[in-house]
Amino acid sequence: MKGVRKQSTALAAPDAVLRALADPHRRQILRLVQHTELPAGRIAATFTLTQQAVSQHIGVLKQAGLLTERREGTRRLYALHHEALEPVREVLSEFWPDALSRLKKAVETAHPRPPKREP
Amino acid sequence: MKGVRKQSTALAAPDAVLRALADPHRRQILRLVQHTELPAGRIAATFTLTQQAVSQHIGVLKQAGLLTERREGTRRLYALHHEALEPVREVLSEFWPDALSRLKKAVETAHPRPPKREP
DNA sequence: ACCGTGTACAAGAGACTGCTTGTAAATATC
DNA sequence: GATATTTACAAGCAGTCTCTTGTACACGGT
Repeated sequence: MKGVRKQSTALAAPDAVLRALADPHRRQILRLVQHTELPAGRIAATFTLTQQAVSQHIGVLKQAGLLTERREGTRRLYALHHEALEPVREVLSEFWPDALSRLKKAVETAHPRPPKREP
Repeated sequence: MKGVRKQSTALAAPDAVLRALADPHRRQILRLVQHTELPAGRIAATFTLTQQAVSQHIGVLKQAGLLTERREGTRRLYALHHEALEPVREVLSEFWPDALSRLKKAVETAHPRPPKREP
């Protein structure tokens, strides 16, 4: 068994992540950096907002754990840190009586071992 | 509610749902009505907030489409409308396409449910 | 050292949020 | 009709959010 360790305490509360995502500008930023990392300036250039405003949005996303930052010279390169979306997945699976989450619950309460495996 | 959206544009669907969910009191309300419908008074009775404050939270959730309302005499019965979580699923699958398969993996390994703490 | 570029920090304006108290509307009961 | 119950509406206050302008800091090139 692999020890999968969660450091959820280091991650932001669900509030921070959900609120960070509840803004179209910020979702657009995440869209820009979800596949490539980008310097703040190039992100800001795609908006009609000022550079400072975009920097502040980046700050919110960073604080929610949704962005990783890498410094390269004077530039700061940002990329999506998708694992920070974990609280969103939790909220979704808690409130959506999906087939999948029902299955999960059934497995937890009934069998310690999976009945199926992939061919 | 007092903040009527007069001058700003109406909240887009993902915004309203994500913002509604970004509050612990409101998530608690959803938790209460996710399996049974409840009258507003019984919901309010579980909080230390005033009845009016809870009514306002209910209004936010209702406007986000997360609650259905059914009138029975003087009571109003609320229940979770889980399909309103669709925008959340979209956000999750856009930024973390692997999230659902990870949930499946969690099922297969019989991962125990993490403890949840809310105020 | 100087200057230009890239970026964040600082402070303030205006709108919004979440809460409170006060009140009104709708339904039920007498 | 009168009264109680249940709930939402209204207004106001303090704190927070998003944006702006102005500025400072860090690095790289000349």
